[in-house]
Amino acid sequence: MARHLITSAIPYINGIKHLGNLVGSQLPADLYARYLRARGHEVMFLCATDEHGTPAELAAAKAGKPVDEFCAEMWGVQAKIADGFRLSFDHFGRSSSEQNKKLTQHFAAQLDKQGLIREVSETQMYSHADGRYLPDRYIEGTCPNCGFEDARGDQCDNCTKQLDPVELINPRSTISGSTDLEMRETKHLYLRQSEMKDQLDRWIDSKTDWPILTTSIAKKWLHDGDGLQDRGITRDLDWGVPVMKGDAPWPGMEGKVFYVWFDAPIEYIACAQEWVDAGKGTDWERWWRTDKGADDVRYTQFMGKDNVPFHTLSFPTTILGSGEPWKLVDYIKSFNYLNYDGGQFSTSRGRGVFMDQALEILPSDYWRWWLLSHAPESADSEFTWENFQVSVNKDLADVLGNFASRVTKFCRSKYSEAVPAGGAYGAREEQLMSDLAAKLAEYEAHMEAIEVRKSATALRAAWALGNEYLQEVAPWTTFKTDPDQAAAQIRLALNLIRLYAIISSPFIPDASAELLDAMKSDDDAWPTDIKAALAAMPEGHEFAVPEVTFRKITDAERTEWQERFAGTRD
RNA sequence: GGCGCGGUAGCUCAGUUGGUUAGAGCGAUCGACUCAUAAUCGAUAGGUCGGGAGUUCAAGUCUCCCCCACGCCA
Repeated sequence: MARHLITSAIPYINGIKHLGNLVGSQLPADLYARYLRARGHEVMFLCATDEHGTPAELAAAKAGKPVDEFCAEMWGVQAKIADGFRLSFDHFGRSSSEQNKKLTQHFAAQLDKQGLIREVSETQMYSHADGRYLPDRYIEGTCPNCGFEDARGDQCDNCTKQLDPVELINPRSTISGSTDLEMRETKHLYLRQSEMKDQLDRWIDSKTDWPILTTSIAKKWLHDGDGLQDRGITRDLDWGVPVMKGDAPWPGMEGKVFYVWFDAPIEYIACAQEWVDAGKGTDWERWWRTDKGADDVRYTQFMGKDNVPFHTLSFPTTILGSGEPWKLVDYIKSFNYLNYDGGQFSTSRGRGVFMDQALEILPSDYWRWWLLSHAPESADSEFTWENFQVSVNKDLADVLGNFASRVTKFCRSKYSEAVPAGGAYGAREEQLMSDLAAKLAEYEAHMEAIEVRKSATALRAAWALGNEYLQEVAPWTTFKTDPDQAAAQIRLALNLIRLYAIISSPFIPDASAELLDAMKSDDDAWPTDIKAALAAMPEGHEFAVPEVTFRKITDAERTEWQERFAGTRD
């Protein structure tokens, strides 16, 4: 048994995420965590909300609430939705936690000690009305190049020339519209990632088994143009981790906070501390400190492609550069984007299905199955209602759900609601078991390699084996001449339901639990020995006929949802 | 403009280090079955593997050019 640390990219606090966000990190991470637990491994699965930065401040202001209150509220909302999707985090933390604040300040001090922090003096625009500095996109004005009046601080959308905010003519705040602005000299800390370039390069080179998407993005940032650039890790904001050198003040940095991208990944570690402080565990260091027991931990991160640079370069710089024995990631599984019906999901325009809405219209298993079996692994993939309806109806209702239905109902009508006695297994049953063992081995191999789509394909094929067997031995026909033989066939089929429930649980945990419950079995051990697993429910074992495990999505529903989610969020 | 992931049957996708007649699921057509959520099982038909050139005894699979879509960047 191995020990696995798994983290999902932490969703930003600002609003409810859409299905594309879900399938890009949290959902596949949950699949992997559930699978590993089912196989008996020790798993620590962590996620949190990413709460700092300007967007949170603005959203709070819009909601008319103090930012900390707003974040606490939104954390509750996200936690509830995550629970609705059965995301099995061992802890769902917050990047604004006290633990993360301390740890972020600690890392900054360590990096400074290692000579990896430098101070840079810059000129920025300060807004008196807003009482704050205005980062690039929070300032607009007339383009000095083409005269376009709505040029943004970082770039003119009209002539595409890149700009410095201080160059804008008649600059104004996009927050308040105020023109009472002033250029101010301000100091910031930069993380000297460029110093780590060669080390990071060798590290990435050694990861030959990582997804191409992961390594190609990392390589691009390492080698593009002048190579890896140093990155500013402080901001002139109120909402964030105050810039401190450990417990000590950082001269010249008063009133500043760390940039959200510096403290967010550190929350992966702080989250484990929160897990302990919440009374869920006793020792977080054995997961994160290689000098304190984390040597045998395998650490896997899940994320969408937009997060790859931070996880392959910035965060490793923090970890490696600290000079301390922190656990470094072993495998990064990255995902492309999920598109919605011919375009992108759009949070601002309310285009596509958001997590809360998805749960309103269908149980989480429907979404989990479709999203995972269509995960954007090799390229961007697309959600369409037609595809969703057809896939879910066919795979879940017809192939799996109906199998449980036809077997249990046949048994109830011809025998009783208990595993029937009589007959014996022959060559066809041996064949089924060996086919199943082979398919299961294939499924396990894909799961261990985190090949999500291929895992789903193998699982579905395992379900189909049951229908193929039934169709061939036709117990409804056998029953007329040899009830004992039919009993043996049904006995095997009933046991298949239990087995399917167990191996399907990483994908569809609720339905799996329902089926296992209907089979009145509390033995959910992974079937390492097919023959033994298919004998777990002996003759006479009682069961219940399950309710319709998966109902079908109707054409009317499909049409209705298609219209409902096409444009503006209600 | 630069860069990146892709462009394989109607749809969603597999195709290992180049090697016999290019695969799967869905959909379509036909057939079988009737236990079951009009479910299941089988069979068949569908592709000059984006286009062109090249390397090779042999290319979807390598090289070059071009086209298309999506994304990232300054």
